[in-house]
Amino acid sequence: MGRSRSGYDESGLKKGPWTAEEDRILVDYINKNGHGSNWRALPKIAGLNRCGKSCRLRWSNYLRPGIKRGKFSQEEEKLIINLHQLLGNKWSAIASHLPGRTDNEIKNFWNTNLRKKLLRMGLDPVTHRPRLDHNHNNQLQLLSNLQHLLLAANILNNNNNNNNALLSTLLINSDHAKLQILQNMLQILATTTTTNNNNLALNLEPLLNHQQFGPLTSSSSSSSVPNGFYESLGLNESMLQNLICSNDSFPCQNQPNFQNFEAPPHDDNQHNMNGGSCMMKSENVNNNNNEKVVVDGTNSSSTPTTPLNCYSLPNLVSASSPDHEYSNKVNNNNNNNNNNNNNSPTSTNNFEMWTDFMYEEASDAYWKHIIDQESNQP
DNA sequence: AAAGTAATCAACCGCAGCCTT
DNA sequence: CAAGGCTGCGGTTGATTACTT
Repeated sequence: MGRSRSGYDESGLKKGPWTAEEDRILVDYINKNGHGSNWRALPKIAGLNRCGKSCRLRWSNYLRPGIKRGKFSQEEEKLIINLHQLLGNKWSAIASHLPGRTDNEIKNFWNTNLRKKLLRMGLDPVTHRPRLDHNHNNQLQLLSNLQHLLLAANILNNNNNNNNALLSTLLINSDHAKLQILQNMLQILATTTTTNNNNLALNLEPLLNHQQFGPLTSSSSSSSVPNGFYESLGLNESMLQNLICSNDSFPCQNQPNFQNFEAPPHDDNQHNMNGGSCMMKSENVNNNNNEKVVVDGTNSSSTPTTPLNCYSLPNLVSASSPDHEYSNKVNNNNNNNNNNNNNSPTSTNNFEMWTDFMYEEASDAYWKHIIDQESNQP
């Protein structure tokens, strides 16, 4: 603090906001003589008690002809976002694509509007990818629901019921992401509890490959779970649906056969992890001069439908596999993914998001911490 | 209407890189 | 090649304005 905003600096040069008279002097001088390449000398010659730097800034950000002022249009907004995704905080480079807009104006607009907008959308304004903390919150919500699921599984186990039937039904109707979370939790439970929980450490992979189960509903005739079964465990339909579908980061795949599944069109207002990434890449933007701007590094001449692999996830981890196996799988998948870069850029983005998240947060310690947090809540 | 708070944006600061000597 | 000056850029500040309580 303490920097004086108006008045004079130590050498007697004026600082702070420019007066109309100062503007007039500067404009008159430059109109007659140009600013040349020596801003330092300009104010003395022009009769301004300002430093050259201040004159240059005033001219380039405010007085220069052709400067467009006022609200940014939707097109400009989109262009700035896409260019920022491509260029980062290179405000002058971004400004060069928006005729009449200054880097300072764009920077201000970004910091006061667009940055917040991206944050509201759950996107990191730096990377334009879904925020980790945002995902983290979703995961915590998911895990909160998982508590109920684990309780149910435990009851089933104690009652010597057909727990596979329940788990199968649940698992078939969820996606690999949630299953991975569940599997990690089960793995931890199996290794951290001394009670008879061995059966909890299920290897779920065979169940995942089993795609004959019906939709998740206790009353479904195709379900292997009898009517009222979930309810008897204190699990209602919405709770289960919440568990499986509440995280809008992942599409709910109720269809056992999703070979031809296509992602739904994305809603800009949707706080959707995948949606954000898929949405951003296909935007093809033209600026006011009809200048084509490549903003996504991909061939934007066509707009293909997003295939299911937009949501592709790594292979499952065996419940008995140690951490290094998991890491290898993640790394292998990363490698495979890199090889497929040209074919499926959207898949790449989502895959990276996923592996980033899992790689950083899938350690046993992480899950133990989460479980502890959950169990300590009143 | 007044006070408090948030948003906006012009302007400043400091640094990096280029240019000149 | 080194040193100093200049410019451009990005980050930050704080005065002003708008909005809310």
